[in-house]
Parts: sequence; structure tokens; C-alpha cells
Amino acid sequence: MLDMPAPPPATADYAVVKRAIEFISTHWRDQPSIDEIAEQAGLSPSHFQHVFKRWAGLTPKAFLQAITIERARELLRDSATVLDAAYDVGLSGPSRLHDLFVTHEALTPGDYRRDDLTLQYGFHPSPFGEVIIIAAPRGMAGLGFVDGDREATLADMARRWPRARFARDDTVTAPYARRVFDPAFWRPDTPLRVVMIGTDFEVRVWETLLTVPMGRATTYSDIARKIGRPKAARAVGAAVGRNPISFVVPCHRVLGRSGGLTGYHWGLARKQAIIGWEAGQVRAA
DNA sequence: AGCAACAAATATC
DNA sequence: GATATTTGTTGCT
Repeated sequence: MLDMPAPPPATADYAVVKRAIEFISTHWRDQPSIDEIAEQAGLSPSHFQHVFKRWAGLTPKAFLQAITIERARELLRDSATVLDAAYDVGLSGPSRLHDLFVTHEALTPGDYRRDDLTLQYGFHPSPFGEVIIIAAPRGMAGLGFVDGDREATLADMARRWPRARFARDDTVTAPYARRVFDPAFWRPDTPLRVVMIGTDFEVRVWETLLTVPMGRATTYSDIARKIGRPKAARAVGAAVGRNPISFVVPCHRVLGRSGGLTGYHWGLARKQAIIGWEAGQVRAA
């Protein structure tokens, strides 16, 4: 896959962007200028602008705009109706917002325990740093971000399927990596197959997440209401956090009721990065 | 027991 | 008054 004419992975750009976002999220109070941010990221202002724009599809200023609390509140304003509308539209007909189309099947822990399941995994570049992808026989089962150590990341993922056997094979997972992170592959006629392994409650939460369009957001309590457990917001939070197929199942589009980012298993900076990147993709579409 | 929550109550400026 | 901080409740693993 190294000789494949794929679009530039932008992984190197992400390192710069990540540093910038971390700086911004700790210094937003003193309204840092682009020059200051560029300096923190270790690049000249003009080079920084260029790298950033290439990665995000947005200028740093527009990106900042896209990840403020105010903007988050805007996204949330009619998040409840977003969930309702998504079910009505379904996968038929062109939706206004392009997104990754997905078909899924659910498996309870008991189901997959029956067969001696072997999961294949591989490591690939992405716009948000290196990812690990887990493939089950019937579709994609997991996606996680590598922060530093591949071993630790694999262990983190493997913990979710304690009975499964793991075998590395990057050639199996490479096609998933390509189509997940390249919007050109996001077409309803070639949906991505995913396998969700979890309890009934978890799977219902993850299914609901799949109906939140790119560039939009929802809240833990809205999801709770949507699945008919209006008081289970906290349990929803736990289930969202246990989502094994991050990015594909958009757990990064779940915010606190007041627009706060709350948590992200793979780091809040990365959550912000994905939200901002998606804002850029939506604008491009 | 432990959570990636939330709303209402209370304290603080 | 507007905003922090605390407290009680909540459902699922």
C-alpha cells in the first residue's frame, strides 16, 4: 500500500495542528494571535497558515470560530430535531450533508463468544494521527488512535473483546483506512460494513450516534431521550465512551448540554480537531 | 463500585 | 445579578 497513489495522509500536518490546538485550548482566554499560535507550533506564521489550511480546509481563524463554545451551542440548538430528521431520511435519497454511509450489524458479547473469533488489525496514517483498525470477518469492528505506543493501543482495543484472537494484517485493514478518512469514498452505493459488539443498550446508543450528520452535534441527554431512557444520560455517556469504532461511530459529535466538550477517550484536543476538520469538510461539500 | 451527565440549590463575586 | 461550585439523583455495567 506504500506505492498506492492515495491522497497525502496529512499525518505529519496533524502533528502541527495538534500542537496548535493544545495551545489554543489552554490559552484561549488571552485570545492568542495567529502569530503566537504559529510560534508555539514551531513554524513561521505563513508556513503555519499554509499547513493548517491544507489539513483543515479552513483557515486557522475560521477553525477557531468552528470550535468555540458559542459555535457548539449553535450546533446544539436543534440537536433533538437532528436526531428525528435523520431517522426519517434514512439512507435513501441524497442527504444535504455528506457523510460516511454505514451498514451495520450488531453482536452481543454472547454471540461472538460462541465462535472462536479472530480479529485482524493493522496500523495506518490518518488526518488525526496514526490509527489502529480492527477487522472482523463481516466488517469493521474497531478504530482507535495511536498515541505513542502501538502495543499499548492494541492492548487498549483488545480489552474490549477479551475472548478474541488477534492477528496483524495491514493489507486487510488498509482499505478500511482509505475509505473512512477520504470523503471521496463516502457514497451511499458503497456503504461501509461495520460490526458492533456490545450490549443491547450500547448498540442502541451507537446506532443513534450514526444518525448524527457530519458538522452537527448532539448531547448525552438527547440521545437518552431518543432511545426512550430519558433519565439515562449518564449511562449514555458511559456507553458513548465505550464505542469501539471511533470516528466512524461519531462519538466526537456528542457534547454536554451546555456545549462543553466533556470527555474523549482519545484526548480532548483530538475531539476538537475532528470537529473543526468536519466543519471544513462540510463547507467543501 | 464506578462513570465522557444533569438540574437545582447554594455560595461567591 | 450573573457565574462558580456543590449536591442529589439518575441508569447501566
